[in-house]
Amino acid sequence: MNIGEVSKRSGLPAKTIRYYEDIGFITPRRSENGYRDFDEKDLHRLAFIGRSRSLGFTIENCRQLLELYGDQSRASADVKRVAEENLREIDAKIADLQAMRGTLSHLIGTCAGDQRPDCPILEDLGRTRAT
Amino acid sequence: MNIGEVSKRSGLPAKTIRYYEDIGFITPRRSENGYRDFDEKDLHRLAFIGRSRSLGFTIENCRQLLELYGDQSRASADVKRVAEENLREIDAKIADLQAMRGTLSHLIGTCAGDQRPDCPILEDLGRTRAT
DNA sequence: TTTGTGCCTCAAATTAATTGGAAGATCAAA
DNA sequence: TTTGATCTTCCAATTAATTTGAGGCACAAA
Repeated sequence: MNIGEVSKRSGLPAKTIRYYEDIGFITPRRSENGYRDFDEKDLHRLAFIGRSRSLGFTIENCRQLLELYGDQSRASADVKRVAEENLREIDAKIADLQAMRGTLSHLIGTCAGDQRPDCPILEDLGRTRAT
Repeated sequence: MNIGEVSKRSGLPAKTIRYYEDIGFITPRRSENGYRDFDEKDLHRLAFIGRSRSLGFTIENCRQLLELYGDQSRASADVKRVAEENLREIDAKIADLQAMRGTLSHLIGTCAGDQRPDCPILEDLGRTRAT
């Protein structure tokens, strides 16, 4: 699979895909002509990275997550701990998004028309997190 | 409320808070001595921005969301449309996170101990999105 | 009244993550 | 066989979002 198709299917620019190869996220085979030759697994990894990035995970977060998910990931006593940390992080993100979602759908429901009555901020949306 | 306390309660560095004032997210009053004097509403906005940023929303996304949530938001025919767009975006993020969550908790459940058996990638995790 | 901590401004520097562009090879179709 | 799209590398530039640092005022406690 050439870079153009991978780009289309993953939603990532070709430039970005080459960059992700540079930093070691994928290592696609090369065809006789020197073109990169991606397989489905490469595509999956790229799609995963693309999504993770858009969810606010950094490149380094992605690296860790891929290591965690990957079958390469060496047996290690702290894999579970790392996984649990990431799980907590993900749960916090989901909770935040659900709060935003609630407010927004309330907004849409209440102010259904083209007139805009007062739709106050739901207080808990900007509430500071319990520490 | 001084910037130090707001920083502590919002989790944002004071520098960042000043920057957010620069770009118009908040307009705290000033005390006699020239110090910024934040109120609870400022704090809420800052906390909201902090969370949104960590969820992968850009500064411009935040601006739009705040406008949407804010009671300042002028009556407008397309408020609903914008809100719905944002809602879809949020739902997509939630779905992605839940997929990640599922895989990760499966990983934790299956590979419970300190030994690491083979925990294959759940195929649907890196699946490319329906287009 | 000193001493340390917190606040101020302003301009410049940094960081992470791409993205752009030049120069050139390859491919696919007319 | 030329023409246009797609690929290659390499190095530099850009973009978004902070963060740093210098120089200085304010405040609270010893």
